[in-house]
Amino acid sequence: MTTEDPDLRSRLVAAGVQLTAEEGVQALSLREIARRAGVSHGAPRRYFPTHLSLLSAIAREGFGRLAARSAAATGATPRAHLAELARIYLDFARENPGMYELMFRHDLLESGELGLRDTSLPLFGLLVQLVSDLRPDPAVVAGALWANLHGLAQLRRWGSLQLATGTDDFEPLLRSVLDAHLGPETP
Amino acid sequence: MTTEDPDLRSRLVAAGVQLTAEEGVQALSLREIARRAGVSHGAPRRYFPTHLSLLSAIAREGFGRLAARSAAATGATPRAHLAELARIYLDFARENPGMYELMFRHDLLESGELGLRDTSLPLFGLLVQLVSDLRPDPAVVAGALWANLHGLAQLRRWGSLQLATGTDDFEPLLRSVLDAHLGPETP
DNA sequence: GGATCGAGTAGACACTGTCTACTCATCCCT
DNA sequence: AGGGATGAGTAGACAGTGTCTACTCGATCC
Repeated sequence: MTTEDPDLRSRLVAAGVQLTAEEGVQALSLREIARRAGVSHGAPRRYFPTHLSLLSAIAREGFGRLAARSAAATGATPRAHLAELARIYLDFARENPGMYELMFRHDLLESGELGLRDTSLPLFGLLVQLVSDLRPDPAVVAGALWANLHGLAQLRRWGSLQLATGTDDFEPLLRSVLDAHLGPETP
Repeated sequence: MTTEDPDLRSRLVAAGVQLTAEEGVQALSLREIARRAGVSHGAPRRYFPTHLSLLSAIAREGFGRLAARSAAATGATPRAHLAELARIYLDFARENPGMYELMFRHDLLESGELGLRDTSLPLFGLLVQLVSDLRPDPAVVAGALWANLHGLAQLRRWGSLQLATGTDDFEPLLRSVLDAHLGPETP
C-alpha cells in the first residue's frame, strides 16, 4: 500500500516507474505493478485497457523526465548547448537503463491513447534549432546526430563498444561524434 | 513436423529463425518453437538449459547471416566499401526487423555457452581496417560510425526520424552520416 | 542378453494477461 | 428521503508461458 492520495492511474504509473528502476523492465508485469499500487490485478483495467498501454504510459513518463532535464540545459554557444544536451541524453540512458529500454520498445508505439512516437518531437525541434546555427540542412544533421547519440547509448549498454575499442571511456567517442556532425570545435 | 534430418538443436534454431521472420520476436515462446520443430515442450531443455539461451542461439544465427552478407561486400575504394557495408547493415535491419531486434536485446547477452557480445567483433574489425585508410584514430571513428548506423536502424524502425524530418527518404541521412564520420567524398 | 544411458514425453507448478461476474459505496432524481 | 443507476475495484476463471521432475523407450555396450 503506497500513498493513497493520488488517483489510481497516477499511482500505477509511479509504481511502474519505481519498479523499472529497481527491478528492470522484465519485472513490469501487470500484476506486480497492481500489487505495488496496493490494488487487485483487475483494477488497472479501468484506466489502461491493456498491459501494453500501461507500459506506454510509464514510458511517456520517462520521456517527460528526459524532456525536463533537457529543458534545463544551457550553453554559451549552440555548440556548447548541443554538447550539454548530448551529455544529458547519454547520462539519462546510462542512469535509467530500464526506463530507456522501455522508452524505445517498438511494440509500445501505438499503445495508449496518445502515440508515443510524437513525444520526442519537441526535443528534436530544439536539436534542429541549435544545429541550424552551425550547419545547413539542419534537419538532416540533427537527425543524424540524434541517431548517433541513440546508437551510442544502446551500444554502450550492450558493452560492444567497450569491447571493440578496448576502453570504457566514452569521452573521445562523444567528442568524435560531435565533431563529425557539427564540425570541429571553433575557438 | 518439419524436416527431421538435422539434429534437434539445429531444427530448433531454424524454427526460431523462421518464426521470428513470420510472426515477430514476441512469438518466440519456447513452447511454440518446440511445436514448430515437432517436439514436446520439454525437449529443447536437452540443448538449451533456458529459454533465453535458445533465443541467444537464434540471435547468433542472425549475426552469422549478417556477417555473411557483409563479407560479400566490395568497393573500389575504402569509402565505397564502407558505404556498401553501411547499406548492407541498414538493409538487413529493415528486412529482418524481428531478428535485428532480437540480436540487440540486452538480456540475451550473457545467455548461451558463448557470449553474444563477441559475435560482432569481426565485423567491427573490418570497419576499423577500412576506416584506417581514411582517418586517424580509426577505432574511435569506426565506433562512432557503427553507433550511428545502429541508431539509424533503430530510429528508422521506430518511425521517429520519418516524423521529425518529414520524409522517409534515408539517402540524405545516410550520406550525411558517412560524410560526417569519413569526411566529404573525394572525387 | 541384460543393464545403462541419453533423448524425448508428459504432467505439475507458479505465474502471466485478459475477460467476466460480482460487490458496494456514491450520486442523482423525482 | 428513498431507490435506482453508475462507477471503481474485487475475485475467480481461462488459456498460455517457463521451469522442473518423473517417466518411457529405444539404442548401445560389455
